[in-house]
Amino acid sequence: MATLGELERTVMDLLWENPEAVTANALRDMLARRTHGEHASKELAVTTVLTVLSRLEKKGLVERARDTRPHRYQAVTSREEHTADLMHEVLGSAPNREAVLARFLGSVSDGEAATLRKLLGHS
Amino acid sequence: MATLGELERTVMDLLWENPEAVTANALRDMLARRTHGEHASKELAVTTVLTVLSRLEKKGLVERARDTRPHRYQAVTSREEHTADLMHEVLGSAPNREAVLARFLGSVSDGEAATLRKLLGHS
DNA sequence: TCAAGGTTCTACATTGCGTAGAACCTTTGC
DNA sequence: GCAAAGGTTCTACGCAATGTAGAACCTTGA
Repeated sequence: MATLGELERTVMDLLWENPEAVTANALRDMLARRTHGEHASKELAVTTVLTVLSRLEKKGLVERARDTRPHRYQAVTSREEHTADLMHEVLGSAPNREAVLARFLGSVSDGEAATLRKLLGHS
Repeated sequence: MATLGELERTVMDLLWENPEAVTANALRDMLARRTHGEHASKELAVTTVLTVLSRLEKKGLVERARDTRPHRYQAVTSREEHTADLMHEVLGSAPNREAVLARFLGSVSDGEAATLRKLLGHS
């Protein structure tokens, strides 16, 4: 339930980069540019985009405005929130969470460790 | 590459609970007990277990001793290490890691936050 | 050397994802 | 009011991963 396919991920990336809700057609265009660096190419069928969007909607990652005529789509949560949720999902399935967190911290960069300290506040 | 199937995950759980290397047959028995609460039932074919073990080996999660006759299998990394690796994998695919970490910390229990502070040391 | 037990090969069903045609519904320009 | 243009849903196919296991092949002990 957590894993997205390649296209699904790309679509999510585009939605995350675009705060406003977009249409399937707009997404199709963005995808064409994104995937094949500028020069128009390999446009996917709109139905393909729509299928993917429906699946993402079913997964709870995308929200669709059904009231406007060309439906408009947007990500339900921010990319950061989603990623953090995924991390919690991974962590949640572990018996000894603290041991996992310890190892996790072990391979975090110094700069990030500093940030974490700041975020956690002083004891 | 990160996602495991249901059976694969169960097998990994058993291997993680058992420090010593075990045979496919032993695993088959453990699976029977685990999956259907005690009373012997639904034993999987040994070949099924072997297939799963081979796949897990290919994924680098399981190590197999080929020198002993009934081959013996064991997890390559601890469950904690594996989980931490997964968390890093999830985090790695994000542009603004610090923002993700911030949100992640936001939903960590107080006790765990305290542990994290300790692990990070005081600024 | 041969039977018992272990391993590898091959295979099939199911499910998720990429992909899109065909059919169906809406809107809009006349 | 109606037909064409455009949008949405249904259905479907191919491919890869996973659960499952039979058939064939290899090893070893009696």
